[in-house]
Order: sequence, then structure tokens, then C-alpha cells
Amino acid sequence: MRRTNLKDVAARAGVSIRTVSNVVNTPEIVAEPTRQRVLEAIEELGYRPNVAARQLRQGRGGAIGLVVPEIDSPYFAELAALVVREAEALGWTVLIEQTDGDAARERQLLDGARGQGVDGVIFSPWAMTAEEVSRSAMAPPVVMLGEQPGMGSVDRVAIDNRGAAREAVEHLLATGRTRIAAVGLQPHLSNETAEQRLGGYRAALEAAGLATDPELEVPVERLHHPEGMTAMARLLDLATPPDAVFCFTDQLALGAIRTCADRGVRVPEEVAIVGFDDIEPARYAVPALTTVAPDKHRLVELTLATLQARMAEPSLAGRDLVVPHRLVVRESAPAPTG
Amino acid sequence: MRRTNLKDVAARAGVSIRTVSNVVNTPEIVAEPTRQRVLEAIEELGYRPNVAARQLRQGRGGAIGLVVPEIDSPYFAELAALVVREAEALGWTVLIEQTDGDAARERQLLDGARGQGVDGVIFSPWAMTAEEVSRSAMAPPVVMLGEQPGMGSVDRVAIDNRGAAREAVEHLLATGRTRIAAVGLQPHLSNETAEQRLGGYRAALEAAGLATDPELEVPVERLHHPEGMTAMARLLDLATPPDAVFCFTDQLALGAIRTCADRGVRVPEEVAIVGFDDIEPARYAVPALTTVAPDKHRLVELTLATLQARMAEPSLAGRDLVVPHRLVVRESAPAPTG
DNA sequence: CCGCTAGTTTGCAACGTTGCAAGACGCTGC
DNA sequence: GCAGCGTCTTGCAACGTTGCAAACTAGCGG
Repeated sequence: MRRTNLKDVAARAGVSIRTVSNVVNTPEIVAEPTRQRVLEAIEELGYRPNVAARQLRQGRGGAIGLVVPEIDSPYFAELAALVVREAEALGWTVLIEQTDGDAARERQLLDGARGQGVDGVIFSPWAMTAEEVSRSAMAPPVVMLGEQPGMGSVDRVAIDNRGAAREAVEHLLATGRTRIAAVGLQPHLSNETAEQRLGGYRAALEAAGLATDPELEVPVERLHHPEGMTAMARLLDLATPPDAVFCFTDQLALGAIRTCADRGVRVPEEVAIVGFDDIEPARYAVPALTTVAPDKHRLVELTLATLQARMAEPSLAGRDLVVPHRLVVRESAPAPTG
Repeated sequence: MRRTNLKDVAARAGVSIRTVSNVVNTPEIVAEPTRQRVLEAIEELGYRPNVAARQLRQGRGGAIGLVVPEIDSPYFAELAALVVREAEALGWTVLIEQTDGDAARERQLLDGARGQGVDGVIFSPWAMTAEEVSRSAMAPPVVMLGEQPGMGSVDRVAIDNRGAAREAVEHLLATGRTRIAAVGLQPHLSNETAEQRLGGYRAALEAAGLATDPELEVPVERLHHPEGMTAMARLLDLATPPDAVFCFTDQLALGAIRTCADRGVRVPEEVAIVGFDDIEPARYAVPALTTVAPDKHRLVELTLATLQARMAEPSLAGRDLVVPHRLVVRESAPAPTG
């Protein structure tokens, strides 16, 4: 049993196939009685336009690609949910791809997604730099989500990672902590975001007249709970353990808290912990996590608006857009007393 | 600048357009030197097949739809990650849609996704029953993920929710708990899954010779942290609070733990808590959550295999497949002592 | 009564690909 | 030398849709 197409509807309604198409796409130019008749036929036969044909004819198919490292990290899952919701409002469907943060895979997917007949791509890179992306950028428009300004012709939407990191560390300093660790550098990747956050961390220390201590800057392979756990263990094993830890993601932070629980180290009394991303589990953790909250809603909204703008006018210069963030103070690093 | 197509490549390689198509699809029937020449041309021009045209011609386009209530719930995010990964291995792209568990939206998307030119749909319903789905089932094959057996012609893949719930409660009973609450019924939805879990809960109590107490069966609007928090608060306010709580999702359970922390109620000493789904945050929570862990990998694997089978042979009878699960015992409801 | 216009409807072609079946080519064997 | 065969290549049509421009209809003024 074939799917009903324009021809079927046209036959049923006793009009030409073209008229049916008009009813679907430009109802206002069709005379009322005809329109009614056609609509009935559409209803009765359950006609749905064939996206493939439409896409073939018009060149666009109403789908965008969302390319993220891993959809199962709460941060990306939350973004994806917003993207899907917002995209739907714009009449787009969302096609998801995972890169696992692998450079080769990022490159491949960035090309592949283009082939997959998407009209645009939202790309959240871990390994590729903005410059690389802009060099590879060809057919459909790309907007980079969460990557920091640089040079290149690609649009980017992100928060001020450096400033946010600095604020987080300043918050810790304000509560009297002086030995503050940073967890989350990724020297093996060219992860611009991590570098920005490290920069903010160092800047805050420096401004407070504190020396940076390589021992306190813990690199990690990935940004998940287990790495947070081992990093924290390593820090607690130092001759002089830190009295605060700034983690570059909430997952690292939650892992760190877990290790503290295992070792009977009290948070925040003995170690204060700050995360980054404000994922949902952080809100309900025990202790609830103090963290940097990007305005995710605005982030996604702007990303889609930018993508839309670029789809309409592909020759625009690359824009760098900054979205607000705020430090959400919770139990793991409470506000200064007094 | 147009995208390069078969014609361009054909011209470049000095062969017919059909031969290029053959090189791409059935390389083995093309003579070696020709093949080489064509491959070079493809490389030089950066040719990528046009999915829309291919889909129009062949009727399938290598995309499947994943329809879930909310992609940002860790449970669904984790499933989605697996689906995308597995699907890729099968040469499919995944298109994501969110229903918010709304019945109208579920129906609409189930029809819409069909129109969206997907070859098959993985559907995780909250509001629609299996029967409803099978009635609406038309064009592309559908596999229901996480929904319990019933009657209908649709394939379903799920764990034994009833049995799993029963095991969870039996575990609590084995540790000497006698006043066990259940959190997660959704009387306002026809959520078959919740009913199965409630059934398992009651069966375990009954088998232990304990009466069910309506006070201890807490309905919730949604299955998230906040509802877990208020449900727990309500339970703690009872004249005789429970000594254990079985939550139908990990998010409810984590919310419940959070409320206990707020009130200074010790988990598991005063109240043991068991969740359901084994989402990642549950593993690193403090206390770590005892929970029912569906074999997600197998779940997704089987779902895709089933979808594939049905796509190959649409007339097959609906199958009900059960995937293994296990109770993961952690701190929030530890193993019986001794 | 006819030409003209505005308002509707229609036919043709094309988007890029692949199924089908026929065509071209070079060899083998008689 | 030619039929016959196997190997490789090609042309045509069609998938369902929409852009374009022409065609039709009715109503109007001249």
C-alpha cells in the first residue's frame, strides 16, 4: 500500500495536482470552495507531503543537525532538549550525531551531516578549534555552540567562560579559601573551553596575590564523574590538600564530592567545591552544588536565531555572541558568612 | 555554488552518470580502471550523494525517528546515546522528537514522524497505550521501547517491570523494613509502566503478608526530582512515616534523598530508598542509590534489531521482547547484614 | 458584443537518484 | 569469419514535489 501523494488527492478532489500543492503551500491563492474540497480530500486520504521530494525540489528539507560530543551528558542532554523544542517552533526537525569528542569523528561528521541533507548544523566541538571548523565550512551553515571567540568566519554562541571561571574562583576566595585547586584541564585535546576556564582561574588567583601551584591544576582525560573522583583523591593525598576545588564541569564536581564522602571529608567545611554547567543533578545533590549556570535557554535561542540568520544570508561575516551566566551559590560552596 | 552531483562526476570522469552511481552503490560490477577513475573524480569534486533524491527514489532514506517524552531526563538521554551509537553502526541517522508525555502530542508526533521521511520509529510512550499505538500504526514500522506487553500488533521491547519492582521491594523486606512506601503512580495518565511497577510492589508486600496502605502509595504528577521531594516530605509527615521508599524512577528517589537531607533524616538508617532506571547520577549520589538497572545496552540493541527485522518484513506479528535487569545494591538501601 | 483584466487553475519541466533492460565491446569456439 | 557469450556500460523512466508561465473563466467597461 503506497503512501498517498498529491496525485491521489488531486484525483479525489477533482482538481489538478498543482492546485492541491497550492492548497498545501499557498492556501490564500486558492478559491474558497476549491480549497475546502481539497482539504477534505487531504483529510480523507490522510495525505502528508513527502519530505524527500520537497527537499529534492526546494533544496531544503526542514532539518538541522545537532552535533555534540555525547548526548548522555546531562549538559548536552539539556541543551538538546531545548534545541529540539525551539527548533520545532521554527518548523525544523533535529537530527542528532555524537562525536565522542574525537577529532577525526568531529571532522567526519561535520562533513557527513552536510551530506545528510540538513539545512544547517549546530556544532559543539571538543577537539576541533573554531578556525578548523571555519576552514572546513562548506555547504550548510554552521553555528558553534559553547566555543569561545577566536578568528574565523563561523558563528559562535557561548558564555564568557573565562569571566565565569574567574567569578567562581573569586567566590571561593571571598569565603576565605586560599588553596584552591582546578580540575578539568585537557592538555591532550585542543579544548579551547577548558583553556578559557583555566585562564579565568589563574587570573582570579593572581588578582588575589596568590601563586598558582602546578600541583593544584589537575588534568583529566575526560570530564565525567570518575575523573572527578580520582582527581579529588589525588588532591586529598597531597601533603597540603586544597581547601577548595573548582571543577570545570558539574560531573567532575559531583565525582569530587563523592570521593569526599568516601573519605569522610566534609563539604564544604573542609573543602568547598564549585562546578560548572548547572546540570539538573547538581541542584539535587547532597550537598547541593554551587556552580556556574549558563543561561541555557538564551544560549539555545540565540544559537538557533543565528543559524536562521545565516541560512537566510550565508554570506554574513562570522559573529561571536556572548550569552549571560550567573554563579548559583548552593551548599557545596556557600556564600561568605557575615 | 551548486553541490556536485552524479552528472558532474560523470563528466569529470568521462563516463555515464549511471556508472558513477554504480561505483557508489555496487562497486563490484564496475571494471577496476573505470572504478579508479570515477573514485578520483568523486574525491576531487568532493561528491556526496544527495540523500533526498536517494530517498525519493528508493523510498527509504536511512533515518529513524526516536520519539521520547523528554530527552533531558538522564534515562532517556542515556538511551538516546545508545540508540544513536547503535543506529550509526547500522547506517542510520537518528531524528529526535519530544512528546513531553502529552497524549495529543504523542499521537501527533507518531503521525508526524512518519511524514518526516523516517524509515522507522522507536517510540517511548507515556500516555499512549500499546493498543492505541498499534491502532494508529500505518506507514513506517514502530517499535515501542519500555512499554510492557499487552495486545496489539506492535513490537515492544522492555524489561519485566512488575518483576523488577517486586525484587526491589523484596530487597527492602529482606533488610527488615516493614513499612514500605511507593512513589510514582500516575493515575492521571494511562502509564502502563507505572501500573506494572505498582503491581510488583503490591505483590511483594502481599507475599510478605503485609497489608497495602493507601497512605503509602503516593501519586505524582511527573517523575522528576521535585515530585520526589514533595512526596518524601508528605511521607515523613505521616503519623507513622515509612522505613523504606520504593521510587518508580531514580529522579524521584534522588529528590526523596534530598528531602531527607533537608530534614536531617538519615538514609538508609532511618529510611531506605530504592530507585529505578540506574541513571548515571544515581551511581555517584551521596548516598549512592540502590536501584533497578535495566540492561540498557541490550534494550537498545534489541529494539534496533527488532526495528530492522520489521522493516525487512513488515507483515510480521507484533513481538514482545523482555530484556534482563538487575537490582544494583548501593548505599541508600544496602544488603541485609549478616 | 467584444476585448481586457483579475482571479483561478493548469501543464511542463526539473531537482538527483536508481531499477530495469538493452546496448556495446571484446573474446572464445566452431 | 561469425555466432554466441560474458563483461561492462549506458539510456530511459520514474520517485513526488514545486517554480514558472501559460491558459482558462468570469466579469467588466467600452
